[in-house]
Amino acid sequence: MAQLMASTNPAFMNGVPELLVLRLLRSREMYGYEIVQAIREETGEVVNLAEGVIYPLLHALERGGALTSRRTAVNGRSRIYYALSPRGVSRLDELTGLWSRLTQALHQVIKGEGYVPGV
Amino acid sequence: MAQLMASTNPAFMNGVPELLVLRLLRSREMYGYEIVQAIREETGEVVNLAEGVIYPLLHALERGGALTSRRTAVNGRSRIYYALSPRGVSRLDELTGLWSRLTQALHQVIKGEGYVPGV
DNA sequence: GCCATATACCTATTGCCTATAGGTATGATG
DNA sequence: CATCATACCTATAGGCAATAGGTATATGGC
Repeated sequence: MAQLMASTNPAFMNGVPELLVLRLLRSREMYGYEIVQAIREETGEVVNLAEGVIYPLLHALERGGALTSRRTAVNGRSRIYYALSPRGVSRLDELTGLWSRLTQALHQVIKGEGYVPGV
Repeated sequence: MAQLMASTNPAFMNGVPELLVLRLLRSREMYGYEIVQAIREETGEVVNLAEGVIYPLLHALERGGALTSRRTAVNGRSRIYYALSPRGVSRLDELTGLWSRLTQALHQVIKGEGYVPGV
């Protein structure tokens, strides 16, 4: 579709990796490689984010103060566990709210029922 | 949030303008300026896409064969009405399916394990 | 002992698509 | 006769996902 529909930037994925990572870390501490697989499994293969997406994102979130990290050796291998900070929690709430409002708004348009003002 | 949370590329908007434009044009022929306002109104002000987003998108969609256009004068002003082509219909179906699968997958992850969103 | 696979981390580069910030021109309102 | 609404337009910036590499250790098969 011309410039649209690229190989990179597939439709609707903007912000989704961040939301998923934050949401997964809300339940428990996890490490990068584990997060990659958890996203694939918990979305039923619908979302499949490579390590090249997740690792830079984890670093950016940590730099931004949303995550803290802890390095440990498990079975002779090094793992870096990430945990949500209070700031990460509020960012998650923010993104969840945005996502919720957007999906509701789009649902209304897609379903073809006009906007119902008021409430 | 560091590199995240930019002024441009706000979360979750990737692909949304295209989906909205195609969906609106499914009901009837519309012109650009009208689409801009329809998006604002029908999403209940949740989505507000400026003309600088919509016009280039309409041009790209027409170039890609998803839309056809028709120029008319109304009240001494020039309007360009756009209509969905068969290709635009299948593109809309494709995007709608993608959107549906993504929202369902995310819903599952977001609501999982009784997460109570912050007030 | 060796080699493929799984685990576990990493970075550099590409490029789409949204957002911003302008611009032109006509009709209507006060 | 100026301001606002209508109606079109383009150029530029930049964030974020995707790709495609890379390093290194453990494990199981042959």
